[in-house]
Amino acid sequence: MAVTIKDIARRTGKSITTVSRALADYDDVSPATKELVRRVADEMGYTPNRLAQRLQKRRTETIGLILPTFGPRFADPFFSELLAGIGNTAASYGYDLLVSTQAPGEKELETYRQKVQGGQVDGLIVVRTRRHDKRIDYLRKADVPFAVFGRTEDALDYPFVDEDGEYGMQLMVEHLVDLGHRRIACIAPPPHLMFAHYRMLGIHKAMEKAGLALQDELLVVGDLTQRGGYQQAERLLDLSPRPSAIIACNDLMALGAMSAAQKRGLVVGRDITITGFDDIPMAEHAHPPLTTVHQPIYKIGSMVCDMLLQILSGQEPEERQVILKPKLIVRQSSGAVA
Amino acid sequence: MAVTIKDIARRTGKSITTVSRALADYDDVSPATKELVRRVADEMGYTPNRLAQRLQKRRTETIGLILPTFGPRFADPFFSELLAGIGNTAASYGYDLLVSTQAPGEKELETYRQKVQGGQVDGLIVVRTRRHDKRIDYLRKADVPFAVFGRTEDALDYPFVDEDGEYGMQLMVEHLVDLGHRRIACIAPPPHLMFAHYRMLGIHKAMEKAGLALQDELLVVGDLTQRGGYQQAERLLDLSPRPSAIIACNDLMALGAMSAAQKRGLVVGRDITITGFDDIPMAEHAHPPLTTVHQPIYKIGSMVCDMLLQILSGQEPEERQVILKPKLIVRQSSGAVA
DNA sequence: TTGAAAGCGCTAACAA
DNA sequence: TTGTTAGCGCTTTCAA
Repeated sequence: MAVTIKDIARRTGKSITTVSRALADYDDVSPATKELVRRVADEMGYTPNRLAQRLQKRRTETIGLILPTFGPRFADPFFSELLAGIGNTAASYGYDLLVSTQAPGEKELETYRQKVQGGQVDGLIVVRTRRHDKRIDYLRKADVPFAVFGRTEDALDYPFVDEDGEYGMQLMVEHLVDLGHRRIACIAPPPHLMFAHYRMLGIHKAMEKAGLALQDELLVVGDLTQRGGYQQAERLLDLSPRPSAIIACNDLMALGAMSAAQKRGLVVGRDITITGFDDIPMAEHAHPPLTTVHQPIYKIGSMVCDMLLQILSGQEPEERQVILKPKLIVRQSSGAVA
Repeated sequence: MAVTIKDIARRTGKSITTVSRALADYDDVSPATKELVRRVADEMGYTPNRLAQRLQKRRTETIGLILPTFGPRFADPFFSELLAGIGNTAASYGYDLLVSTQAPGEKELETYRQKVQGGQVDGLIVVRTRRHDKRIDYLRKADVPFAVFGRTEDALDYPFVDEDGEYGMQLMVEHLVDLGHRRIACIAPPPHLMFAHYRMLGIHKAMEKAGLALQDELLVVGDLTQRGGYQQAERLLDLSPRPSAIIACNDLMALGAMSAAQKRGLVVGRDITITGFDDIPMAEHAHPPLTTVHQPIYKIGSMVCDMLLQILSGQEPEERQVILKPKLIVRQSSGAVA
């Protein structure tokens, strides 16, 4: 079927070794031979069998990414952009990207183990860290190269890129307080996620600093989807007095919350303030445009991938633990309290 | 490093052949031996080296997906859901998914060739077909198993799943005509995409049937993003008289168009009707909720993957060319003409 | 029921 | 500068 190095050897009358080395551009092959081998290889439409190369070199030149999907409607623009960042970077270094989808839970670690022990990947990228993350425990123990988007509670010494969610939320709360908001509600992410911890910490700290407290009744937890934001916002909007501002901990939930408010005839940005986090493209084009905290998600994907690639090439990454300072993006979904 | 079949052989005192066969559950291995081998394998934490298995079996058990990304802000919820459908299905059959990102153009075919000839994948899934699609020409000529989401103009005999965009748009136009709309505008997709062809065909046919015509000034082309929808909608809204309805050919552009209208103080669904296509989760939670045509994208991903898997297993797929009938989803972004 | 041996396509140490 | 040989980890004839 496929043309192999053997076919080229036969055709050129050289040994397979010579062919292999000619193709790899070794110094100890005569220019004439190189020339010949290359021409014939070209003519025959030769492409090296990567599997064989990899088996021999014991390097897969593949990095693994296991996407934590929940349910079938996994339509998170956040992840597709992250994927683009990772994928493009990997490709630019000649690496392949092996993507698995796997809901968090029992079988999750098994999937990681399989990819690693099965020699399918040289390293892994971990995303959406949990407060205490077994995936990271496993990868450390198994001594597998990996890089992470996000931190964990134990502050272990592994390479990661993260965004300073605490700082981002502080900016956000300060912004709202400046606008005169006092009765501030929050739609939090599932608390086992590490980014939830930082974002909530930022909110609590900043509110305290402003002499406020996040009241229990004003704190609800959403599932990060638009639907979740919608549902939780309804609960908050039922309260009386109503909160004057709702901080949703990601844009998707904020967008859902905006719908809930608008359905009740409220004008977002005037009657109620709603804010997000992430700055997905949709945020800019929402109506009204969403006040949020920018997270350079494509760049983060690219950086994490770069980091892993550096580790795989045996170098120490220039920066091993990066925490990006986010920017507050003020748009029209936040306004002065009525 | 990793435990190999050889280690198990040494430990059990059996030959590597026997170990291999015991693990593969061959009939001609004694129960006692099987038992022993399995226990030891377990104890030693053995995981088969997939690369070696694959090289030997000359099957990669991997399917390739090459995502046509444009620019860095590739945040299309459509693709992440498709990916989930493909990924979950592949995983359920023990197949891996190799994802590459590659902008359409020169290097695109090279990427396909590499994956195929390099023996990295057993088959490929092609998405977002063009009217005349070189990727499909190549895969046919190279005799590589593949399955496609979308059709092409040449109506070649390859396996695909597609949605009847023509029919979907007919439903949409009828709906608008019923609501009294006559001055209907359209934000079309880039015309080289095949789904653009079908959707536009549906629009033209249905309008003709209603005794209308899509006027040149009411037809603009967008880039499928929200920003693109926004920009093109601005052009349409500048016209006078303004169109009473705008059909955006995908939801993302419709969402952008809604923002543009709302920015001008128009109430969508009352002052102007805006519709989409795809029914991404966001459509339901937009404000107002978006009238659109439902496309079961997760299911399509799953079906295409299934189809490819059946081909790879040597079966003829039950259905080789599937065209799904879409449903019109009427929500509040469409209303009677003022 | 088991094992020896060949080979998947490739690379690399070594010898010529 | 080139070729011989071994081997990556596995599966699978074939013979015992």
